[in-house]
Amino acid sequence: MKGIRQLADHLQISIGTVSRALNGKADVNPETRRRVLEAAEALGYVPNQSGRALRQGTTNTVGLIMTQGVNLGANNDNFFPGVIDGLQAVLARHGLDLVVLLCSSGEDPDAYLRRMVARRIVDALVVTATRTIDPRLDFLQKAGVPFVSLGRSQSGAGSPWIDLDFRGIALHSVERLVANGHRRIAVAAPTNDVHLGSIFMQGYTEALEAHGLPYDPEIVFLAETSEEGGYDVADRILHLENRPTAILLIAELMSVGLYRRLGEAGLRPGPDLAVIAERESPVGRFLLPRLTCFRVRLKELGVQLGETLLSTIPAFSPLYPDAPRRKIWPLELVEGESDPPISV
Amino acid sequence: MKGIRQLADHLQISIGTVSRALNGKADVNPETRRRVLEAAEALGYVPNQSGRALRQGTTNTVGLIMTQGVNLGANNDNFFPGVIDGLQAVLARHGLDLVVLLCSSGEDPDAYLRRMVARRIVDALVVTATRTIDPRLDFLQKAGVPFVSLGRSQSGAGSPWIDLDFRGIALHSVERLVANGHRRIAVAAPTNDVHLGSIFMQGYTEALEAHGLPYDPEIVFLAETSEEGGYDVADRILHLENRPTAILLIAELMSVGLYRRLGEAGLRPGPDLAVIAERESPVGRFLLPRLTCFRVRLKELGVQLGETLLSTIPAFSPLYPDAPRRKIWPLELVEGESDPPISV
DNA sequence: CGACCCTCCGTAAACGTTTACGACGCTAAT
DNA sequence: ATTAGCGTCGTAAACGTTTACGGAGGGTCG
Repeated sequence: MKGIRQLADHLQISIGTVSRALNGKADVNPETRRRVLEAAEALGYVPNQSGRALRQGTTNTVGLIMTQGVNLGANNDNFFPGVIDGLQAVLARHGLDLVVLLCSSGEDPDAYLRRMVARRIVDALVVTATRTIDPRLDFLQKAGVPFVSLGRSQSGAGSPWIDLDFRGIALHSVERLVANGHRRIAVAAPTNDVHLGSIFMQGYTEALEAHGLPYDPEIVFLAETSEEGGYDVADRILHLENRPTAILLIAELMSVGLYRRLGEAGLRPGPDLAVIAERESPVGRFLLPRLTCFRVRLKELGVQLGETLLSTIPAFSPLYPDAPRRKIWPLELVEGESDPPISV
Repeated sequence: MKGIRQLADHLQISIGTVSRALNGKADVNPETRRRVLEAAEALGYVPNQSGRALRQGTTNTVGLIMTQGVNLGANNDNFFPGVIDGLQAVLARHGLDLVVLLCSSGEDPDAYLRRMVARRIVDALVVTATRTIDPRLDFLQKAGVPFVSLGRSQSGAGSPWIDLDFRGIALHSVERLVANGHRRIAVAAPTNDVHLGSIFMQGYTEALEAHGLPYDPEIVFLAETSEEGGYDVADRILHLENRPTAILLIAELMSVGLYRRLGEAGLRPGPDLAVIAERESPVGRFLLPRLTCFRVRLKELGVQLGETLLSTIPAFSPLYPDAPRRKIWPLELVEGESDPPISV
């Protein structure tokens, strides 16, 4: 099956009619349409994407852009599969396909994005690993490419985003720990400039203030959001004169390293150092003691991203009149045993 | 910048010359080429991928096709980021871009692949989550789409693949455990039909035979390749009369659940049950005791996949004359403390 | 000096599709 | 009987690029 031409010849009608029949245009006889669809199915005809894209300037493809090695460690856990599942579900409703574009670790994310946009391989983008200052958003705005970013930014003024409520979980975590008697609460946040980090820290300091607790730089740890980073943090805590009784981890992977380091020192996570982490993961669930953490409804988040994205694409926006342009995505507490009341 | 036409007008030369200059054809004056490249850079011109693809029937894009929820749990760890990094490095040499195509959990992988191929959105494919019987490979062969699969299969006779040496690690593991005094060695393999599972089991039984050990179905566990699965396996072991002294896990994520269940029962991984798992992961490295496991050189694997794939594409095959058409990819032992000599 | 070759460039066709436009046959209204 | 309108369809242009072909100009050689 070469193309629409062969299909038309086989049916003894013109290619124009075949095209209209396949694309659900109004001015085609129902009987003719039936024949066309039938023949297309039988001969296994599928429109050539390049031809279609060239003609109508649209690719029917949206891209999810990721950056190797960033994403708050979210590349390493099962964050994206869930989100993508939800996203695809929405896109599939409109015959849109998703491709994920992975900026390799060696390449500049901004240049990569520009290249992909210029190639016109996608109609719209979901951008992740959003930075506090992120030229990509400004570029997309100027280029007129519809997009939604996962994570807010100072760039791309007015552009749509969905962001995880890291301020909320910081507040909630401190609240919970304080209620359990903790008064010296550490925090570990990332060294890179992913915006979530600063929002998380902001929530943390706000919460301290609300409870009249002092902000002590000694127990604010910059660390990699990985197992290794958690190990380092624990190690630094062990060397402290005045140790915290609890710690907030911005990435649950850190808990694995932290647990290990505590174990090496003969200390028990939980009783000896309360731990709360973002976000729920299979690993955390099977740590001993089970990790107290926050859950993200991943698939629903993907759906939300999809709907917000579609609402910014002219062709689809009427279908999603009340999709929020921006949204802070809530997380749910999952109680474990890693943050028991303080034992004096 | 609309297209090559504007660029040509701006330079006061014909579009043909511009195109030839940009594509590095021979018959163009070096000076002219310089001017063209300069102007293209200055005006931010990038060829429209659709036009190019339509004309030359090629997209300069290769796809990596994955299936949600399969892949031996490899979606959940950082297996693919590493592989993709290597793959992209190879493809980038030839101006090829990579897109990853994720078959959502609700869709039939075979239908998804056919759809993607028909759309002609990619020139070639890397197929993952290969099944023992995998219609996708036969389809790709018939369709004449170059591909390489990660994982061998009974389908796609003669088609190229790279596969992890799961037989080898099973042999090596049993060897090592026997040398440490173990004679009752359990194994946990997946319930789904990813081909690696059966190869792993084959190596396991071979190794038992080689050491004159009996094959006992009671200690051959079918399980999910996840933390949950590992937990289940440990639970089943605890209910056994005649417990094994060691276990091989096909996925290192299982070790997390297994460690937990043992911990709950007051048993120590290692001394009470030796554990060896495939494959190295940051989590395993920070478990206590540190997991003995096997390492895959991910980036190199990606490079290998790329070169083998390119060698099957007519346009590039001369450049990779001695890329292996098939290869069993070696793994390296990473010694931990989870498989100490047996303590009687 | 003519024949030839080489270098460089312009012209135009082709890729597969969508779609604006108009044509045709028919019915209904004037 | 003419016309208007409707439903259906064919025709051809257009999308942006690559590339086969040929032509102009200049140099070389017999």
